Amino acid sequence: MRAPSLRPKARAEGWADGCQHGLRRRGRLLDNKSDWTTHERRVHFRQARLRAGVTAGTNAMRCISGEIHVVGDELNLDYTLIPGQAFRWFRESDGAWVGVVSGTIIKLWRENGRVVYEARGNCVDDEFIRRYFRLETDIKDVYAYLVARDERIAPVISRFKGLRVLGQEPEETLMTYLCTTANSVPRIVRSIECLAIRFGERIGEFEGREYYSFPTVEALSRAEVDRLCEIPGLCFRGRHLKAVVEQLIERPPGWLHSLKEATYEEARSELLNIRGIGPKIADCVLLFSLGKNEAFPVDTHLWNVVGKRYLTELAGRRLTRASYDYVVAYFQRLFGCYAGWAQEYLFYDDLYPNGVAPVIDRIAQGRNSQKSRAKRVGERDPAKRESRSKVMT
DNA sequence: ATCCAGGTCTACC
DNA sequence: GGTAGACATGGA
Repeated sequence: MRAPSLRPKARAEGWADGCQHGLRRRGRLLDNKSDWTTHERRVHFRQARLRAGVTAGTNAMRCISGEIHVVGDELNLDYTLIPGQAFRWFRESDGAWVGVVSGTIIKLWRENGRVVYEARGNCVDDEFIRRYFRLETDIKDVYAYLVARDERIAPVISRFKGLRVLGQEPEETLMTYLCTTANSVPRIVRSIECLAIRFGERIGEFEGREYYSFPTVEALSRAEVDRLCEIPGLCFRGRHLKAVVEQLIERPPGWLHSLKEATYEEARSELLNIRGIGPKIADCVLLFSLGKNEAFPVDTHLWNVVGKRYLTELAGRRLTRASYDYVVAYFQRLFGCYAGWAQEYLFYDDLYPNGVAPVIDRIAQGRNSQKSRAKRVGERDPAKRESRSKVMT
């Protein structure tokens, strides 16, 4: 049986950055992966993983690839990776997604009932991808659970079928959502990208673009608050970010991760003890990175939906702490232990009312915006300034 | 010109 | 406990 070929682009580019390992069949070198059988590809991927484990510390980016069987409706990459939950993915013109997760550049796409991925950087394997997309959760069970509780959610689910709640890195999720305060999605994307360029680590170049890891809590706690506030699109949010990372750094290492083991109520209470984290950001961290499916973030979009479709008596009212708590309690009663998944569908329905995920080239947008800002205020392009300073140090 | 964007904190009633 | 205003900026 012949292996289904990889997409032409991936095939043409082969294995860059020290990952060029051909495969021999009866002594003949087969360097074109489309010539490999499924078994040969599996063997190659396994060997690539082993190589990755022993090449740590070399300059070459480690390179892993693999594939996971996922039936169609269980995962829609376009809905799941469009800015809204995570903000560091961008979609290529051929439909593949490229993003940075845990300091690793990951490219993935759907192909014949599978998710195929390539990763450059730290070790990433099938299990890592499964955890990120939380594939242990059967989305059909979630749909059945939610629709049985309130069938008004059914048409919303059908518009965004395959949208999954992700399992992201808690620290990155917290810092990211601190940047979303009273901000618009395109500007959030830009500010996150710029934050990574200024305070993250350069991972390397992949298919013509530079990639940077999301900054660590330590890196941000060392940053001057003024430098944070001057990130395009960050502004006053930089002060919240700085205040929160200073409180995080005082806690034991792994403190945020450890909240995964706590109950929803305990974890939420712990987060709310940090000055700068309010109920909305706490609920986002709980839902998108701590696996608390009942967490129900209420933002301006959700508040719109609430007034229009669920609690019409609240239409036109202002969102206060009291009404926030009231709405959360209402939806947790309505949608039970998967309230957060319902929230995500309702949120997308308001943010992307056509049921279509728009194509946004985030990195190009970010670079353009930085250049245009630099031009306006007579500065050097921040991305260039950063790359220069890195060269000099 | 005016409003608003994945909020939170503070000062005041 | 409830609410208005401040915080910055740029796109619609």
